Amino acid sequence: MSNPAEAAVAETRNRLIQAARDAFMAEGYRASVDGIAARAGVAKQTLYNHFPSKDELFSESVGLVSAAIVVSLDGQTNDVRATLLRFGATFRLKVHGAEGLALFRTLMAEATRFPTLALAFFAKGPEQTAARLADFLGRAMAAGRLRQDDPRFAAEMLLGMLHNIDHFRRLSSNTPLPEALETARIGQIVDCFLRAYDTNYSQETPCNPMIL
Amino acid sequence: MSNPAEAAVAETRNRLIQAARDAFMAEGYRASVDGIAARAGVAKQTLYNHFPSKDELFSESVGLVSAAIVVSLDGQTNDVRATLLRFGATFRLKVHGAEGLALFRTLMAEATRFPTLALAFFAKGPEQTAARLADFLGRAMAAGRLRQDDPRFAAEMLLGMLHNIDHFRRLSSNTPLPEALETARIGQIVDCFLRAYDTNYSQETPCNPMIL
DNA sequence: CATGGACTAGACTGTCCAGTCCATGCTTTT
DNA sequence: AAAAGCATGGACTGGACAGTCTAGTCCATG
Repeated sequence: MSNPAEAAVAETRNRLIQAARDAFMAEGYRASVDGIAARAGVAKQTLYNHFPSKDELFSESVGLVSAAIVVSLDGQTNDVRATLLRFGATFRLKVHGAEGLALFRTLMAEATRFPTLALAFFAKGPEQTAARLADFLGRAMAAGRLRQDDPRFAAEMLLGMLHNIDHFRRLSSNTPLPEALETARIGQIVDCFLRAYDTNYSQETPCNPMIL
Repeated sequence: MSNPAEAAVAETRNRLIQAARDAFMAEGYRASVDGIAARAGVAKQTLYNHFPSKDELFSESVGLVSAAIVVSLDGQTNDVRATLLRFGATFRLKVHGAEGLALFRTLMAEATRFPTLALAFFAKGPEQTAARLADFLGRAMAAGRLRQDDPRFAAEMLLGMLHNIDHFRRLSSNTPLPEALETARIGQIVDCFLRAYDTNYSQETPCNPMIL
């Protein structure tokens, strides 16, 4: 039982997974095994010593990518709006970011061929995020900061609003919104959401027209 | 100039495009040229008489799929809620339907390799739909049925809410919501939207918890 | 020194597939 | 009747690629 040897093997494996993930994200399942081996700086046979097939390598490397948004939603519900703004910014950064889009693309393209993989991703990613957000909103409702309602439904609405047509837009053309507009938009969205869910709803916080 | 001959040629072409569309929707760009020709009941050479390359065939056949939701949003704004309910139902039927998902998948998978195609689709599809909905909402606002606000932004919010996490869900596992739940959900969503945008906002139309 | 395990380089097999070529037949135009 | 144009089917080329195989290197431990 040799510790250093084991460590070396594990490291090779990690390099492989890393390379595979990068390649699959960039090129989809199209990425060639030879290319992945080369990218990892490893002989093709070594790859096949670690993984029985390309499919297996795909599942394992892509499956490791976690996509849950773990912004601090666990704290107090004193300032709901501020928390939601922070959450929205992180969410959109991750979901509309280059890696997020790449992951989404490759995964959705192969969803029919790797159904369990797609399901696992869904459970770890969007599902998890929705659950956390719902938990936060539920606590805010209990504390009287938001009107009583189904927190899970509310969470899904907010996520949908954040997600939005912008996801399509980013998926088609790869140009992101300039940062100033992006934060403004998040603010508008959160305010719009709060107009439907805040207890002290006021007409004084309208969704300002965008500076477009 | 032979009318019947021209018609026959055009018909062959149409059969090819049809077959290509079906194949690409089902299998993505992976679909083989031989398979498409066979599906169209045509020799491979004939295919190449009509289209110079597989790429071209892909662009042309997929590009023809229109995705705009053309529900009657042009009429009166008497009953906003009813119109939005109808719109929501059509929208979700199309976007979460089998063909909608297939189109979305193939297109997004190849978006990086066919950027102009993706942009064209975006312009004809989501963009167009958002514009129409915004137009309707704008008229409802002008008629005093909805609060004054940016109609385009409002449209995007409603679309986001309709789109939702359900799109992910459908994309991963292919099981649709049972019809009763589906219509209930659309109702909830529209009510939630109206709570943020209706002029005679009332606490009496809450988003009822889903029967899940 | 010997053994064994991990790695390398690259040749090799079999398959799949886009795109070409060709010999033939049918229909329309001139 | 001849020429032109579209279609057929099937053979063929060239290249990409998953996966295997072989011969040999490096390095640790006993």
